[in-house]
Amino acid sequence: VLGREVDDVAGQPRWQEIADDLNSRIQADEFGAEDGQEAQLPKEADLCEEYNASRNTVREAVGWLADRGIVRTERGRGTYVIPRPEPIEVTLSSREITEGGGEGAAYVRQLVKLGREAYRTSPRVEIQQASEPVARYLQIGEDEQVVLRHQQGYITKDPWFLQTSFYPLSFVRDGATRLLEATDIGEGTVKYLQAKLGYKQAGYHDEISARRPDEIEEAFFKLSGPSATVLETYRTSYDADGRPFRLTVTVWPADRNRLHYNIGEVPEPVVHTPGEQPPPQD
Amino acid sequence: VLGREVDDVAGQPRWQEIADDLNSRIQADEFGAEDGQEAQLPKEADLCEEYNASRNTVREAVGWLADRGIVRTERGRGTYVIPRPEPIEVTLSSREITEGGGEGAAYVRQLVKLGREAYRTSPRVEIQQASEPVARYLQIGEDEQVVLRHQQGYITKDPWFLQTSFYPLSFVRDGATRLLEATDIGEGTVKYLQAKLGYKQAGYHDEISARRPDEIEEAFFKLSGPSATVLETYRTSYDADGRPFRLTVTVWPADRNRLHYNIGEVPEPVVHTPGEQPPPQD
DNA sequence: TGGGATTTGTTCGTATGTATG
DNA sequence: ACATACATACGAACAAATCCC
Repeated sequence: VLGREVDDVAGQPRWQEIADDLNSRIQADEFGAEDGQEAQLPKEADLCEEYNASRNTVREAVGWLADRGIVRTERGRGTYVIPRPEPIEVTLSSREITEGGGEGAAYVRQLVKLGREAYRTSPRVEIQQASEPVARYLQIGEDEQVVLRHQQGYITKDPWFLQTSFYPLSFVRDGATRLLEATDIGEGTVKYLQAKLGYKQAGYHDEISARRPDEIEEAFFKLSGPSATVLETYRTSYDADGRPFRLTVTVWPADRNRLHYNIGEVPEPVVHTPGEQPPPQD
Repeated sequence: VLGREVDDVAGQPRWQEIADDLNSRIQADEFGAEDGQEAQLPKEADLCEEYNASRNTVREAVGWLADRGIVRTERGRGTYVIPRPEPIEVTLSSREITEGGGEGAAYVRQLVKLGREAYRTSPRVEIQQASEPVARYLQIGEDEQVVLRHQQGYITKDPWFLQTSFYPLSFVRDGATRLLEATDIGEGTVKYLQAKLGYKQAGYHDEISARRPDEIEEAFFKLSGPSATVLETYRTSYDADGRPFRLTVTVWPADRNRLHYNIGEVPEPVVHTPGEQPPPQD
């Protein structure tokens, strides 16, 4: 026996052939989960025999798959196929500018329909010196201080997003003392600020980028490997005078979130159930 | 000599120590580019001596950096530090819904200011059977055909984005024959369709996700390694009756693009120079 | 044009460490 | 305590791309 037959593409390294073959076998569900078990690859020693390659070569192949987030190896246990998460559809544009601005109820509703419960932790509140970017977004001096409200989002026990909102500390001095309370502001922070200080949200600016997660995000979202990616959104909210009054930074694991914006007039079904396009009209 | 002194964190593998040390040396610009040269790491053999480790161990460390897009190895030449590209700020929301809708002039203007020239290739035009997702977005049957216009975007020779727009072939039969021409439709396709068929863009829906690039995208954007990521935007344009009349799919390399949306009233400087916040007002 | 030196890529063998069950 | 299975580490040989003379 000279090893499992794999396409011997000219110039293709042996480990790449093995990786490609394993990948196609994974996609074909060949290591299928049996009775609720997670799909598991054969152990390295068996793969060595199967492909007639050394352990180092097999490990390079498996490592290539692990780097891409296709499998996960666990010392002493084995190698498992990572299931692809169902994407969560998140609408970041709200129908009404004056609503929550992506903070709250809008997209949660659609999830409840799908039988998944979304919730966020009570905020952890801090007061900090404004960092350079925060000061820039809020158009305050770097010597000024900000209130920072940090929350974690979950969907049925699964970590969903990390979010931090920044407000000038002057808001508290001006009477918006509930910004310092470590409880979710039920009616929405925007409405609270409007009632308390007269700030009315006239518009907002969103910035979206993708990057590798830091260690905290890796741990919270249970991401690993070089292919792990998060989406990061910066939302700056402006009042009618064009002054920024809030910065909200949200981090979403890229492998299970899709962001949506509706601009202008968009059919109702698209707004309410993004990702599920309505059937062809007749 | 027992190797370059590195923090001997308990339980930390040797290759990880080396990788971390190399990474901090890279960030400190220790392998600095001399007279226009790209920053280059010492060769493997030298690193073996420096860290008093075997070649395989050094290679694991360098491989870890390469997987994260920090360095790039070239056989027969050496290992080079990959320069971090300056991010390009792309505004996807247009002031006027009826403008081009992200296709054209809006965000190009700001780039020209920065001394970088943006341009797009003439479209490659194809006619295809509508694939499942395309048929779903355009709300047509899968038996129907679509016109596909594919373009590549560049900024001063650097590849910037890949874009494909889909239109129902029925538009051509109804008289919009310029959809088939392999030349950029100067006044904007949206305006052309409005003039020719009376389609008026009333709104659009954007979907944003991040994923690994396919082989074509990898080659075009010169991306490599498992950490390579692209942002993909799906824009569905709707007319006043809520009917979709165009789908535009754009792919951007995530390491050099940030996407922007302005909703409601946003101060002029933020709209026109995203990424450069205005200085604190006085 | 050619050939040798340089440098990274591939593959193997081997030994030992460490978490799991 | 023991077997299992992945992780780390070293050494070695040859291949392939590049560079220089």
